[in-house]
Amino acid sequence: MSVTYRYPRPALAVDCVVFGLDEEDLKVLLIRRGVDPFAGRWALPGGFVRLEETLDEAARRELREEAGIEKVYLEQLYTFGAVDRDPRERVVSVTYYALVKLSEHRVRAATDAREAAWFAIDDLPKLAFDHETIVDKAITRLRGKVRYAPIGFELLPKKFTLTQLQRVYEKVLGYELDKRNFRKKVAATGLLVELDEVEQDVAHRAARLYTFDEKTYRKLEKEGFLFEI
Amino acid sequence: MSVTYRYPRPALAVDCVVFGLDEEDLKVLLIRRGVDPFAGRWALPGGFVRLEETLDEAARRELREEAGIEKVYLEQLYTFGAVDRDPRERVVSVTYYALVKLSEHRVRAATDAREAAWFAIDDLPKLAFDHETIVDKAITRLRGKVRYAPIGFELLPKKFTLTQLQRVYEKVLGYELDKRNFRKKVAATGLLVELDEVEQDVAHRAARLYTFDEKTYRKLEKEGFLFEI
DNA sequence: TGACGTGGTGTCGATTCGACACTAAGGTTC
DNA sequence: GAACCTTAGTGTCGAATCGACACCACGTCA
Repeated sequence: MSVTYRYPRPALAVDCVVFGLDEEDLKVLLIRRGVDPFAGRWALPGGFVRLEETLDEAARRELREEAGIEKVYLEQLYTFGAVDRDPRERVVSVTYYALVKLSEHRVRAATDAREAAWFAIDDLPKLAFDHETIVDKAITRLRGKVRYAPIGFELLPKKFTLTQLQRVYEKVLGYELDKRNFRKKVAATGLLVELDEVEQDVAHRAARLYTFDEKTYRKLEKEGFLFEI
Repeated sequence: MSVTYRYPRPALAVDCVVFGLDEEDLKVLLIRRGVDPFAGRWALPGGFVRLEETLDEAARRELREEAGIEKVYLEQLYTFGAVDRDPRERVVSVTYYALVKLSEHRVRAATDAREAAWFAIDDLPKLAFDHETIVDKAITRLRGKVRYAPIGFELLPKKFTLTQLQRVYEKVLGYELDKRNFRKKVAATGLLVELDEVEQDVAHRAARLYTFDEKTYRKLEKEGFLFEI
């Protein structure tokens, strides 16, 4: 079962930078490689694109197969095509970044006999291939995009407190924000709905829960509205 | 001369959306296809990626071969991978957009026996493949990027008047700007240098020429400075 | 019941923003 | 050369936005 083509062509892969936020840090999901090249090294989840699937489908399939992750925010990042980025042969990689709700996606560890783990973005191990470059690009993109698109919510559970939301922005952007100004701004978007609920099981005054009004946002977006924080 | 692989793989192409600005409009460069599929239709310049070249190199090569265009601003746009986007077989296309100084790049017409022409972006003919989608995406990206990156200059000659620069922004963004406010803003960037020259051969008061201080910009950029209009 | 920890709220000065109209200069025409 | 045509070039002011900043509220726990 092999195929023959008139001209040589690169192999085509997808790789995913999966971001998650826990109590401490913004983290990236890595998989430990079992085989050469780079056996034992940590790498991004990914694999080769099949003929009958789109690139997005390939990315989602790899996330499912390698990390048990489904139904996440996924967006194409960049396509890397240096000639020697894979020592075996020419491989072009279409990369994606994904945002997952870590609280709901306690990742399946050691799936398929492969080891998977989360690493804080400023404490990454040495990565296989050019995956460090890819992670850098993903962080830059995430930082840029979080300012003018409502993707911060993808890192939180459906119901969240304003303090949690502020933490998302602070961890992603890498600097602290003023609480009152932050609350003013998110309130000004008009896209947070205040719930009749407060958080549970905390050893202090419980904070009000909010949820993101995605329906209204989609409407406004079509009318040219720009979300900005 | 053919090759055999263990598993099937998509063909990999690059396609370029080349923008140019003339006296009237923002335009896109198209090539008329000579062969099926879509023979006779207009399409983006592009072609297949060779094993020994990077994606950027492939894009530049195609621009050179198909339109005689060299040394332009070029940036990767998106990778399109719908399964049936090419009726012949699975082709994944890494797309780029380019900005050219139309005044200096009077495009080589009918090169390689191929017909090439500029079309105003809101008067495009029907395009081959999914190239309309690609052009749409390129316009969206250009509109977003021109606001916070100094790429407008790429559409103008080295020396330009402030009115010309304003026209670039107006044509790209699709709406008019206030002359005084615009001049205040560009002056505030501190990145335009006033030359001791005025434009020539105009039938009215000649405007002062300016040039973009790219060196200073590169320095500031590294320090985290954000260009904004 | 008091201490602790986080939740939640408003003001003010500085800055930025957008709206807005006239004179200057150079070439063309009669 | 006078009138005219066309584009160049320039400043103000009110509105909106921004960032800096501090205290009381509420629930838990000892």
